[in-house]
Amino acid sequence: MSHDEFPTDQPAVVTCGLPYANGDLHVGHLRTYVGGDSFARTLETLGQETAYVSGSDMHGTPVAVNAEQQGVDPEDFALEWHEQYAETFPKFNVEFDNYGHTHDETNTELTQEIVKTLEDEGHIYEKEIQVAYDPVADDHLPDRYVEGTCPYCGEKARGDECDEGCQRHLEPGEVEDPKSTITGNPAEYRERTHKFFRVSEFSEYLTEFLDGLEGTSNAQNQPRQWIEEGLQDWCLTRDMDWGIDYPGEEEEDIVLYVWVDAPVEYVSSTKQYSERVGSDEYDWERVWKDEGEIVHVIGRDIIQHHTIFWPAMLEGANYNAPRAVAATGFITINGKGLSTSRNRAIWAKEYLEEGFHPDLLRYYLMTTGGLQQDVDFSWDAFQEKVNGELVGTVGNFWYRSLLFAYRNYDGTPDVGVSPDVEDRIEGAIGEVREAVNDYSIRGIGQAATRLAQFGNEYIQRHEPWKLTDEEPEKAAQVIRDCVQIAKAVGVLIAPITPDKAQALWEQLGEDGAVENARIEDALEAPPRRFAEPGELFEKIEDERVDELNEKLADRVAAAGDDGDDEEDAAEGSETAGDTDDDSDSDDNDPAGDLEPLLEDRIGFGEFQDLDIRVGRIEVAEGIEGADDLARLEVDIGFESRQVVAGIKQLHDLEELPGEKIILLANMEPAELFGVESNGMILAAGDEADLLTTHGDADIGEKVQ
RNA sequence: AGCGGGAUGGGAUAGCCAGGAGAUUCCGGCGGGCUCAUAACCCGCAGACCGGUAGUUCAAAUCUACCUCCCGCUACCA
Repeated sequence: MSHDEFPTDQPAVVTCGLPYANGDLHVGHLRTYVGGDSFARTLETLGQETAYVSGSDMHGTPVAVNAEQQGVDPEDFALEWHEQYAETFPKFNVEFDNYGHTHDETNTELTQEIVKTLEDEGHIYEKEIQVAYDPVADDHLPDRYVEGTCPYCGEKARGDECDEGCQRHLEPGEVEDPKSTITGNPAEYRERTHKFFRVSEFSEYLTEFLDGLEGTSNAQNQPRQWIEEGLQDWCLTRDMDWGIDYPGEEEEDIVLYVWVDAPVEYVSSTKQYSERVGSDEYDWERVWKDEGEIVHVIGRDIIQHHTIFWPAMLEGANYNAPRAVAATGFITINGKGLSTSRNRAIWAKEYLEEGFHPDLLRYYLMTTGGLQQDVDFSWDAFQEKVNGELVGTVGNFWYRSLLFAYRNYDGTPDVGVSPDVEDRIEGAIGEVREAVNDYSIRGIGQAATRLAQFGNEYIQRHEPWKLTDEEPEKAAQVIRDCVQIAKAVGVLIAPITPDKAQALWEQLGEDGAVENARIEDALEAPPRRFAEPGELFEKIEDERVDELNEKLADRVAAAGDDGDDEEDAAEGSETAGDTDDDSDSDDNDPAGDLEPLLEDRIGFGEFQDLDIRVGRIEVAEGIEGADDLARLEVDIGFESRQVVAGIKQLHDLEELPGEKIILLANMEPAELFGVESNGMILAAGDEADLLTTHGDADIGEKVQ
């Protein structure tokens, strides 16, 4: 099936993957939510009736586990995060029509109703399965409460997913040698009755569904693969008490799996919106059950749920199928993966505290790289984008046009717009339409920026400042055209930089809000008179960028220290030697890569705390599943130590046995890839040049 | 190792899914112009064997196969 182009006559709903109520928001989240927001806003300017909804994901084992660890109620724990999210999004002009959460009444009821329907339609069956159970703590252990060995590949695996090995989704009872992640107790399997959803019966439907699915290509290719490999039925229930009760079994100690009620929140949130504004204004049932355009914007890690499980649920419960799934790529920071634990991230809160306008980040995130592309964030690139495009192109054009118009005509000159300028604006509108139908937010921004660029060219080519005296009519015409272009740029860019567009709107003397404007308004004349304009964008100075880079580097370095220092040390100097402002000078530059000497001196006593020994490698073998790690057995005289070192790629492991090496022996034990490490091999540099002795020091001798 | 993404002028990117004149845009470099405007803006120039190999084709950056190299994920982190 194919879809009509946006805008259509049907109401649309744009949803964003639910943020998990478990931690602070950062620039990676924002990319998805701003993306959905911009897309929804653009649909509205095109005249499409649109609701933009999302909500917090409150359930699931991580919330339960974290709450438990902090000794608080999971509901309170999750609600706290929920409230923070609800406050943060508007600060980035991410304006949901409704933002709910999965634990509220609407969602509880609707989820149960949908499950009930699935049951009535015969899509659910009961099955006795083996569930991990901690006999000491007298607790059932769903999902991540249990870990063990993957039955498929033999790697260490979590209860619900073979995360380190073959990546397979594991059904309850599959993981072997289970033990509790909470108590560490070995778990036993007990027979329990659980509910299963016949996803396997939807293979054909889903194949067809995928054929008509729009959005980003990554959301279409991967699921096809999964279907070909054969779909498994999903276990819908879990033995725990944090979650939504299975309908009709409230008294049982069983709740619905978090991925059942999470996507239902899309519907619930729409429903709440509908109930607030009235169904005349927006009818959630029409959208979800009849003929709406459903667009899911998600992070690419949850493609499976949105292209397999969720559409099957919708179909099974007689709901409408999604029109599109747009999966965003990930964000890297200065070329490296965003890592919340290492604090290598740009936090939402932090960005605002730095005093930058949210629209700047929105513009950066939306116009740097395509939606499904991984995008790098760096303050340098941010500066370049802002100074070059927003200040130089858009802001400058707005300001020079309006200022000229204000000074010479007190506003918009009283003539019509030239036909070719009108054509150019229409062309830009066409680009926006095309971009929307391609799910290309960047295309929307580019259409606007390019139009501003055209405006700059236009004004320069016609040099109205030369014409005011000699050919006043011509001058008026040029300025009239420029004012129109300026307004059009404002209308087109409003979905991406709503505040800034609104400011322009007001400078033009327009009433109301630019977000209520239609795209055709780009061609409507602004009011005859307007006041003196001001500059809407400010340059970011180099010093500011240096400062921000330093802050980030310091933070990452600080977090890196107590993280996985063993691995870092073994790998060489992966940490931060930064502060270089251009940060791009990585490759083949050994001399420039040396870490700076530490300023702090230590005493002899502190040195003596390090028990460094001469050892001999007895066994060296790669650790399966790890790129760099090798397991070594090292003889240090008294005993043989098992050590994990990041040298798999850097040395020929077969030649290592027999080598004399230097070992930091009183390193606290660590577990890497499931292998315990009891010491640290000393090595120099990125290539892990192993240290040894030159004389005949005995094995086990202390280095001092 | 598995999975995902990528390899295009100095840097960053588009095009590639619907193959056709040696290819986009931005930053930077060089030269020039202009001054209404935020040391801006405009014009022009230099510069690329489109990662490698083989294949399909009249024709490939664009399709197929294999390979190399980068990057991310594999702590619910979008």
